Amino acid sequence: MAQAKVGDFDEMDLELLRCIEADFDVSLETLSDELDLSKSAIHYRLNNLKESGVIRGVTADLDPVSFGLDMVAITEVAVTHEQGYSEDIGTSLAAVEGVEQVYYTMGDVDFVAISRVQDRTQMNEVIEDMVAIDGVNETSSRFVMDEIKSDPQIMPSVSDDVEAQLLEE
Amino acid sequence: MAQAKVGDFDEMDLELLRCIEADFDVSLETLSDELDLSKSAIHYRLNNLKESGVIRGVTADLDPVSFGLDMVAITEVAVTHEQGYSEDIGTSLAAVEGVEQVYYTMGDVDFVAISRVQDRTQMNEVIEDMVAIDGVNETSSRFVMDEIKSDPQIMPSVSDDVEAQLLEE
DNA sequence: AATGAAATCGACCAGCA
DNA sequence: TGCTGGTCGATTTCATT
Repeated sequence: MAQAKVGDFDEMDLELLRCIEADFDVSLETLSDELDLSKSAIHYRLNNLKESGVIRGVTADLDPVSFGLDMVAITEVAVTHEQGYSEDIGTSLAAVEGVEQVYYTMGDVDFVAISRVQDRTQMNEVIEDMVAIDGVNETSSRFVMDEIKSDPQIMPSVSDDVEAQLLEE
Repeated sequence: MAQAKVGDFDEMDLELLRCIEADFDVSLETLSDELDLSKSAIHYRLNNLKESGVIRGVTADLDPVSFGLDMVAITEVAVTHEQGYSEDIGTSLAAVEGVEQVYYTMGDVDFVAISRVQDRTQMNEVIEDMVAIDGVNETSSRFVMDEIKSDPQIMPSVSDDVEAQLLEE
């Protein structure tokens, strides 16, 4: 099946995706009732969406607090500008234990990393590991006091004008 | 069943969680083979982990690029300090269409938001919506050129010293 | 692209260590 | 509490439209 590209859905696909993004732990029957489609049809569409890469996977959403991982920090990382190494540095940052997200950004800061650990000792280790990476110049961290919204979801961002652009192709 | 708290796992639980966090689209039989446990036992443990809240849910991981959502920005939001409204402001930020993550942080910046849209027009709308929120003082955005690591996962952060603290209780 | 029937797999229960 | 084995119901697959 073809790779994922923009605009390969109909309204039914979008509704189906909206149902399952937040909770895939539902029976085909529930979806069947909700969308007025036979169970087989739901299954058929789900398969297509998986094979086309729209559904990248099915994952378990774990509670960090159950593991004592309740300390989060956002770290800005500036690198020395000998161009070309940036990708490697990003990969190294992502490999540091406790680092959950890494973004390469425009501007003077270069990288933003979000990490999650159990306590200050581990947070210090994370930052030390970052500073130890070849090419890292400076870091600046802020503690997160409240995660108002994490677990990024796509479908809430797909609405109105976004959907319009998707369906008109 | 009791609520999630730290330290309610054994090594088998941790291995099981490591298997399913990245890919829950596997059969019980595969897990059974991998962990040398009967299918019923796997099912039993999965149920416990769900009921105790360690597994918060099962979600479909969608590819943003398939929806044309390939523009990401990190926005720092400073608020006017009339104390008490901060939670509301955070909720309002999270409700803006296109905003995926919102963190309330220590320091002079107050909030960090990560948003994902299709194009610059939509990005402008997001930022306008943020500025329009009562109590928001100033915003500063950077474009993300590369998402080196997103889709935060917990289990990679649970290792060595973290696991040690979990199992010794 | 969707259906219905047949084969396969997962959910649940009673009982056991 | 943690696990087993078996039963029933759900899901996957496939021939057909």
